[in-house]
Amino acid sequence: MPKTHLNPQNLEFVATRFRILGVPLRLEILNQLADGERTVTELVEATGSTQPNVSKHLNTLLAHRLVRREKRGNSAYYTVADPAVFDLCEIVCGNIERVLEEERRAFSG
Amino acid sequence: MPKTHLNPQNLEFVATRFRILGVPLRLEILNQLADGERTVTELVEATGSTQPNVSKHLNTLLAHRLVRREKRGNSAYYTVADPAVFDLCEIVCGNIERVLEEERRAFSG
DNA sequence: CCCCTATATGACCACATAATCATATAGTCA
DNA sequence: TGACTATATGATTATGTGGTCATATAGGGG
Repeated sequence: MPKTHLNPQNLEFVATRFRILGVPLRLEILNQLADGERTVTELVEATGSTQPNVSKHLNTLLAHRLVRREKRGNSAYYTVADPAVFDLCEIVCGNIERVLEEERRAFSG
Repeated sequence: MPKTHLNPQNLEFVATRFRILGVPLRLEILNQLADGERTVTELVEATGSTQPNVSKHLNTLLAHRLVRREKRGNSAYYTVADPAVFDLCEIVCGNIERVLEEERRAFSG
C-alpha cells in the first residue's frame, strides 16, 4: 500500500536526496564505504578520481548527512551515516532486471 | 547484508535512475500517477506547471521506462510502469525522520 | 473542410554543478 | 621550526538540463 503523498517540502527533500545519489562517483564512494570506513586517500585510489574532487563529493555527502566524518591523526575517516541508501540501490538494481526484460520484449515483439 | 557492489555499467544505470527522480516536478507527476492513470492536461492542472514542461518530463520518464503511455482518442494516458519507485520514496521518507532527529541532536548537543 | 482541443517538439535561455587547478590549512615527525 | 603528508577550499570552466515560448502535429466534432 504505497500511496506516498508528499507535501511540497518533503517532495523537495526527497528530490534532493535522489539528486545527491544521481552522481556515479558519489555512488562509487558510498559503495566503497559499504565495506567500512575509508580515508580520502583510500577513496581517491579506489575510484581513480582526483583528491579535490573526492573531497568535494564527500563534503556534499556530509552536508546532506549521508556520511559521517571522523578526524583521527592526519586523516579523515568517512563512514556511511544511514545504511538505508543501500536499500535504495537494491531496489533500483531490481529495476534493472525488469527494464532489461522489457527491452527484450520490445525488441522481439 | 547489503554489500551492494556495482560494476561501472550498473553504477551508471543506478545513478541515472536516481537523477531522473531528483526533479521535484517529476516526483510530483509520479505521485499523481500513484492514484491511477492521468492525462497530460490533468497533470498540468495538478502540478501547476506548463503543458510543454509536463509533456517534456513525461517524455523523459517514458524514455527511462518509469511510465507508460497509452493514446486513446485525443489524449495521452500515462501510468506508472514500475511501482518500485514508490518504495524508493518510502525509504527516503524514512530518512527524513532520522535526519531531523539528528538535526535536533546536533542543535541541542 | 474548418475549428477546437490535446499533445509533442524545436529553439533558446538561465542556472546549477561536476571537474580541474592552484593553493590553503592542519596534523605528524624529525 | 621545517619538511612532509592529508585534507579542504576558492576560482574557473564546461556541460547538462530545467523552464519558457512559439509552433507543429494530430485527433474530434461541426
